Amino acid sequence: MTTAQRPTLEAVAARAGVSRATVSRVVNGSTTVAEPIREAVTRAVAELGYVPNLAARSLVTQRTDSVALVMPEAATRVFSDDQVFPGIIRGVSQELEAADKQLVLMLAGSPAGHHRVERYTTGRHVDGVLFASLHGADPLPGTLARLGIPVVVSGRPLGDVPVPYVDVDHVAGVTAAIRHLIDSGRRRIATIAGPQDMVAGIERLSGYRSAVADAGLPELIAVGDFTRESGSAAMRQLLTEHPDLDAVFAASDLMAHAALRTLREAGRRVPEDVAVVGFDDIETAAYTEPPLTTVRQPIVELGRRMTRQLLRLAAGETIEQAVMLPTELIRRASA
Amino acid sequence: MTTAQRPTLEAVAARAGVSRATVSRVVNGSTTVAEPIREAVTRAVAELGYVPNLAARSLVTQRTDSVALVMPEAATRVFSDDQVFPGIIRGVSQELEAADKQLVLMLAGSPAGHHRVERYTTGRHVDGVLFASLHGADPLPGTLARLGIPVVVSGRPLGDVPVPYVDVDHVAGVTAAIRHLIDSGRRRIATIAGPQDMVAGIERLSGYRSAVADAGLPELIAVGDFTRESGSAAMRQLLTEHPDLDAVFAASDLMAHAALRTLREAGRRVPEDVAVVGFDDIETAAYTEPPLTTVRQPIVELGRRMTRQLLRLAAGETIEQAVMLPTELIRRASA
DNA sequence: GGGACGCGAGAGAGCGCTCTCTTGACAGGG
DNA sequence: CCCTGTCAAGAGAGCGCTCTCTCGCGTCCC
Repeated sequence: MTTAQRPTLEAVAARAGVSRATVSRVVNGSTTVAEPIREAVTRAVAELGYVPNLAARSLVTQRTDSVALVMPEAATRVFSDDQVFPGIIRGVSQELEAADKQLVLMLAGSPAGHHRVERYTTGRHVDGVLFASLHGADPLPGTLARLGIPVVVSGRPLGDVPVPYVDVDHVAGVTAAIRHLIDSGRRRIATIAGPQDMVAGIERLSGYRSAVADAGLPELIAVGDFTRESGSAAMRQLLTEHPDLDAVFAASDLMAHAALRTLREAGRRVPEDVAVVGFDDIETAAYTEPPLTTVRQPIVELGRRMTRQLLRLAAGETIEQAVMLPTELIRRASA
Repeated sequence: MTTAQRPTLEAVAARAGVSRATVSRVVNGSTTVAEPIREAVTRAVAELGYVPNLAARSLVTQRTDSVALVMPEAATRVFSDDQVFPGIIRGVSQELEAADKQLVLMLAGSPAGHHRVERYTTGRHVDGVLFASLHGADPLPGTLARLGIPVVVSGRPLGDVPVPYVDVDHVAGVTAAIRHLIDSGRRRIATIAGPQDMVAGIERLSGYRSAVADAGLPELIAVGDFTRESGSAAMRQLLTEHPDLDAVFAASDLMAHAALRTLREAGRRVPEDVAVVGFDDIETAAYTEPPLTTVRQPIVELGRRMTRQLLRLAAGETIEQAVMLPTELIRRASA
C-alpha cells in the first residue's frame, strides 16, 4: 500500500495556476469558466493524470453514482442455463454505462446475505436499488421505498406493495401460445406451471387458466419450479393423469426441454401426438429435438427499462407504477 | 431527496455520552474500550439506527472495501447459455460476501466502455480488480499491476505479462478426453477448436495436438469460436474434409451440441459411427441427444479462487503466480 | 463620467469519518 | 511521598472534494 500519492485537486490547481474551485468547475463541466483557463486546467489534469476521488465527492454531494442490483443467489443456479440472469445484468449494465454509474451486484443467498443487502441498501451507499426475480413477498423493496430510496423491481411485487415495477406481459404471451395450440386443432391442452411463489409462475398459470376456460377446454395442470428436473416429473405426472393430452404448455423452456425428452421416452411423437410450447426463448430452444416453439420475452430490454425507470426516479421525476413489455410467439417445430 | 438526516457518529456519541473517537472504536471493534461504555455505545447505535458513511470512511482509510469484476460484454452473449458467466459471478460473490466486500461488475463492451473501466480501476475506486474471459492481449491488467493495484485474471494471460492468474487445467482435461476416445477404439479423432485469441481456445487445441501426436494419430482440425453456429459450420467442414472420422472432440459444449445435430443431419449415428466429447459440462450437456460426454471444469471454484487470491494480494501477502484447477471427464452416452 | 450590474474566479467552510497525540486517572516502585 | 508507567478516553487535525459567498473587474446606461 505504499503507492505514489495520487494527484489531488489542489495539485492540479497549483500546476494550472488557479484555485481549487476553478479546477472543480472545469472537471464538473461548469460553463462559467473562460476558455484559456479551462484549457490550462485540462492540460494540467492530463499531465498529472488526475482522477477525482469519488469518496471525497460522495461525502459532499451525498450521491454515490452507483446502483445496486439485488438477485436471489438461486437465480444464478436455477436459471444457470437460461439467459435471464445474464440478460438482466446486460441490460442494466448498458443503461448504467450510458449514465456513467456503477453497478454493484448483490447476490443474496443466506439469511446473513439478505441482512447484508438490507444494511447496505438502507445505509444509502447506493443511489438506487434494483430487485430481480424476487421469490415470495420480500419486505425489503417496500422498506426502501418508504425510506425514500429509489427502488424498481422486476415483476409485479406480491403483496400489493406500492413499488414501481417493470414486467413482461406474461398473460398475453401465454394467451398467444394457447391460441396457437387451439388453432392447430389441439383440445386437451395441459400446462406445466412454474413455482407459485414467483410472479412469473403465478401469472403464466393464470393466463393458461383463462385461455383454456375461454375456449371451453379443461384445465390439466402439474406444477414445477422452472427447472428441468421438475419439468420431467411434471410431464410424467400429466401423462399418468391425462394420457389423452395432445398439447403441453410449459411455463419455462427448461421445463419444456425436459418435457420433450420425457414425451419421447414415453413413446409420444412431438408434434404429431403432442404439441409442446415453452416460455422464455432461451438459446437452447432452437436446438432441442424438435426445435421448440416458445414465447420470447425481451429480457435485456427488461433490465434496461428497470434501470431507466430507476434513474428517472433518482433524478426526482415521477414515474409510472407499472411498465409492461410485450412478448412474442416464436414458432418452430414442436407446435 | 429531502429525507431525514441520517445519524452521524457525533449523534451517537452525544447520545451515549462519550466522544466520537470512542464510538468509532466500538464500531470498528477495538478492544480498548471498557465494557459498560461499549454497551452504552452499542445501545445508542441501535436506537439511532446508525450506519457508518462509507464515503467518509474511505476518504480517510484509503480503502473502498469493494472489488471490480471486469468481463467483456460479449461473455454474456457468447456464453449466454453456458454457466461460465453466472458461475464465475457466483464464486466471486460468495467469497466477497464472506469478506464483507462489495462487487462492482463492469461489462466492457464498446471501446468507450473499456476506457471507462480503465479510468475507474486505475482511479483506485476499488481495492482490487478481477478480470474474466479476456480476449487477446489486453494491456489493462498489466498496467494495473504496475500501478500496484491488486489484480488477478482468469486464464493465463497472453503476452506473458507478470499478472497472477487462476486457470483450469485445460491440457489435462483434453488429454483425458482424447485418451478415453482412443481407449474405446477411435483412431480418426477430429477436433473443433475454440477461438485462437483466447487462452482456453489455444490450450485446448494444443492439448489435442499433443494427445493425438503421442498416440501416433493424425490431426483433423476445424476452428470455431465456442458458439453453436460456429460448431455446426466446423462440423460440416470436418465431414467434408475427413469423411472417415470416427470421433470429435469439441472445445466447448455449445459446439459439441451443434456437432451432434449436424452429425445426425448427415446420417451419422452418435456414438456408434462418431463419438463426441465436449468441454465445460454445461447443464444442457445432460439433456442433449444423446447425452454428452464432456470435461467438467470447476467454474464456481474458479471464481472463488480468483477472489481469494485477490484478497490475499490486497492484504499485502505474496501469492502464487499461477493456480491450476483440476478438470474431470464426465462420461455419458455420446462417447 | 459615475454608479449599478453582471460575470468569472477565489476563499473558506464543512461533508463524516479515522487516527495520532494528549490528557487524566490510577497503580506501583524507589 | 513523588515520580514513572500503563491504559482508557477525549481533542483535533485532516482525508479530497463541492458549493456558497465574496470579491474584483469590465461594461453599459443614464
